[in-house]
Amino acid sequence: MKNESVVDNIDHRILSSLKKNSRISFADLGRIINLSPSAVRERIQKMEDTGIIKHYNLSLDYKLLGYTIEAFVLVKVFHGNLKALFMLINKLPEIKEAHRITGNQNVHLKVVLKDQLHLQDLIDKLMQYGDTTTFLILSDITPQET
Amino acid sequence: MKNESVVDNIDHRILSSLKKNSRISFADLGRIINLSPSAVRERIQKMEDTGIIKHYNLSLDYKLLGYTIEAFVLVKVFHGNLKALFMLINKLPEIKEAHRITGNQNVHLKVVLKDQLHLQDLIDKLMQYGDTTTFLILSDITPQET
DNA sequence: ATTGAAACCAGCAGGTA
DNA sequence: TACCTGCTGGTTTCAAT
Repeated sequence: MKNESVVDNIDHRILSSLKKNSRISFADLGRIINLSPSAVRERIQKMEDTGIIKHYNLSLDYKLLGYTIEAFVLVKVFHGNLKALFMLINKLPEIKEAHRITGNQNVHLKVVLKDQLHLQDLIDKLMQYGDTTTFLILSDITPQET
Repeated sequence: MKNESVVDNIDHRILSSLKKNSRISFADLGRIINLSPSAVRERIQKMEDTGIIKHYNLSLDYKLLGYTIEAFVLVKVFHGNLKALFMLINKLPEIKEAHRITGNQNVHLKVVLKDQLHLQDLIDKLMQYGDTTTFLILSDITPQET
């Protein structure tokens, strides 16, 4: 019997496996959690339909792809410039993540860049819409099991 | 002929498709980029082996899973407390991402929390190792095609 | 990079409790 | 509703080219 929560223990175990490797087959997943492939498939389908699972994505080593700089950029947007900044954000492929946040700054960006000149170009563009604060990323210390 | 870069145009198209849906089959990928499934598989295998592809992961809607707060937390670590903080970070499942950064603060965290009390507990723990600054996430405005 | 063959899996229908 | 089995066509994998 399933409890009344949106996801039960079995769903959590499915999500945990998919976090480790989102390309795992339904059959392998079923072997791990002791369920038939069909049952696994149905549970995953449901989580996709309800929106719990948003996306199956990929993490890349940007250093190996020739991008030497990764950074967080905070923007304290000038009054009335938020919409224009959103439009800029949508045009810049170097911006990998963007969030509206509370606090003295309004927008938080994660960016991936070829070199310092590329960073300078980006900051020049962002400066038109607000004051920027840049933190270069030195290393990723994210725990493995999240 | 392949150029001298670590990845050529075909690899880029493969990565682009995998970013959209990392569960796509080699066969479907082959149909998209006009290559046999085996060739696709070998290219992906190579990118996994070289480390360009780090991980196949999953993005979840944490709101639907009962986590009402997402936030960035910056920590200005007290002198000599960095290692101890790293150990704490590894023990806290609410920390989804962690990076060392340049600037006045030394560590950047992305966290997912049940409620305000949960946030308070986390800040209390982090405070032992440094001064914290918290930005609540209001909304995700990440562009679709990154 | 491709082909071909064996093993394997996804997807679906039909069935159980 | 949640799960299962069994079937069919498609997919993965590997060796040979």
